Amino acid sequence: MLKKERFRRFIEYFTQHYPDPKTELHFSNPFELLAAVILSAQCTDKRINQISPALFARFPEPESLAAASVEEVFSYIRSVSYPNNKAKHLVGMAKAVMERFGGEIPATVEELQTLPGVGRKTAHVILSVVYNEPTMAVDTHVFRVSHRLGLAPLTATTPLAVEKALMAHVPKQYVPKAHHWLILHGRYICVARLPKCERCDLRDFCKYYEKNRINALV
DNA sequence: ATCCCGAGGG
DNA sequence: CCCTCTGGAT
Repeated sequence: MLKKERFRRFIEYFTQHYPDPKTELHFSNPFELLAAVILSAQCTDKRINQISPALFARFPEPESLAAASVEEVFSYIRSVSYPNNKAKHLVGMAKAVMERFGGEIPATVEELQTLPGVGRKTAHVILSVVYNEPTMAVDTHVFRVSHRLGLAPLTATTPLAVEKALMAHVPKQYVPKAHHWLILHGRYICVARLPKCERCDLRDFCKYYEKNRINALV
């Protein structure tokens, strides 16, 4: 199947079944989303949503978080992965936002990536979710599912290479949606271990299914 | 044992 | 490129 046809099938299927996909992280403003995404690294959204209400109640904006001690922030996030690093990142992010951006979350990839704890993936999530900009954040799900469905070549061995492959073929108006589609599919159907191919409607053109159809049917 | 919407540092 | 961080669910 031609690559163009793969993307067409991918977009057609999800447009029909998930017309308005959204992040599962709970937030009510860009600051909360940024904090939640920083915390979400190597951690489930469900866990982040369990601890974020208390965190956001105590630190409702960058100003209070910037003034907080790393130890106090740690006490709110101790149950997420890498709490030491993330507590430092959150306080450092808030201080940088106060000192360099007047308390407002910046709106460009370059500026976002200067914030502690914010890499390319996190920056793109903010731009995509808050501003609906056509940027493709490549996380573990996007990376894995893109390869399996043949949306990115196996020679794309880095997140940046997968990002470029996707951006080359996903129409701009679908980029923010495609990001969430790949995550939802990766989280619930196309999981890392023993993907649920019997529940996947895209298996007829899936490279992973084609190669592993015996195991996948067990 | 493996994975979860990674980033920073060497 | 590699390694570290290192909680919780399955």
